[in-house]
Amino acid sequence: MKIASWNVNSLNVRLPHLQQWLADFAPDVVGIQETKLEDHKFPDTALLEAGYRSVFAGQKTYNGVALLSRQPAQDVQIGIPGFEDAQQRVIAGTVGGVRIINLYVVNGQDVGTEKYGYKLRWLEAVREWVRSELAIYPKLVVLGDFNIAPDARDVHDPAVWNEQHILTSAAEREALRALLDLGLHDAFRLHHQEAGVFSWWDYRAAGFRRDLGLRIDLTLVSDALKAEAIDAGIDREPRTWDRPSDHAPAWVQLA
DNA sequence: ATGGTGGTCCTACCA
Repeated sequence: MKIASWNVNSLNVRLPHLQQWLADFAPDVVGIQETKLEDHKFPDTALLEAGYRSVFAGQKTYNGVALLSRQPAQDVQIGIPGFEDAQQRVIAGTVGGVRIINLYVVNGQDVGTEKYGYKLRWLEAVREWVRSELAIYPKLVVLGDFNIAPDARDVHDPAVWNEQHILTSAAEREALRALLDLGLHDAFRLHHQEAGVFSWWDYRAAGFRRDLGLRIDLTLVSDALKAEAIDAGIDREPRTWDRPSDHAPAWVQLA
């Protein structure tokens, strides 16, 4: 089973890319972030024609998440239970006996800002929810745009992307570590140790052309799935297409 | 290091 995560940065603009990539890559499940679409505008019919069922939680202009799957998702959950949030950043469902939690983690703007505080509170709420989900669903995948680069190998310039910088700050990395400590594994690092494999390149300053990227799109697998996670990676191909998302899809293959 | 680009919506805000 191939499970993927892709921040499309507007599904309205990127639907042709998504359709092409679904045909090329043929994932079984995809978590989508930044759809930026209200639910009545979600292209579920077009995706069904591509062979995928959709569940989604969107809003106007910002955020918005969806879960696409060849088989219908069961027990769909929108939002973090018990955590009031006006922003649509979470959708979960069960496909083929695997619980999949799709996250669009708060960006956080800059260290110390109000949005940064929201990011850390949000991550804490996610962690406590994932703790309870793991107790119910040992076979769990947490994927999405984490807006956190796990370590120095995951940034093009560790001197710039340091412990004071957004996406790499100490508190953000500690929040990711606390999530992993529940019994999750960064699937990419189970199989690849090299530095310089990125999933996001800033549109600004010709980031992709110069390969000034970060790896912030992750697929985490639970202890019970660790042996089944036979490979993971990032598909840079759609980032080379005309008018691309700033993110490339991250994926994990389960045996 | 700064500023640069892109999406939404049309004026800034977010990333």
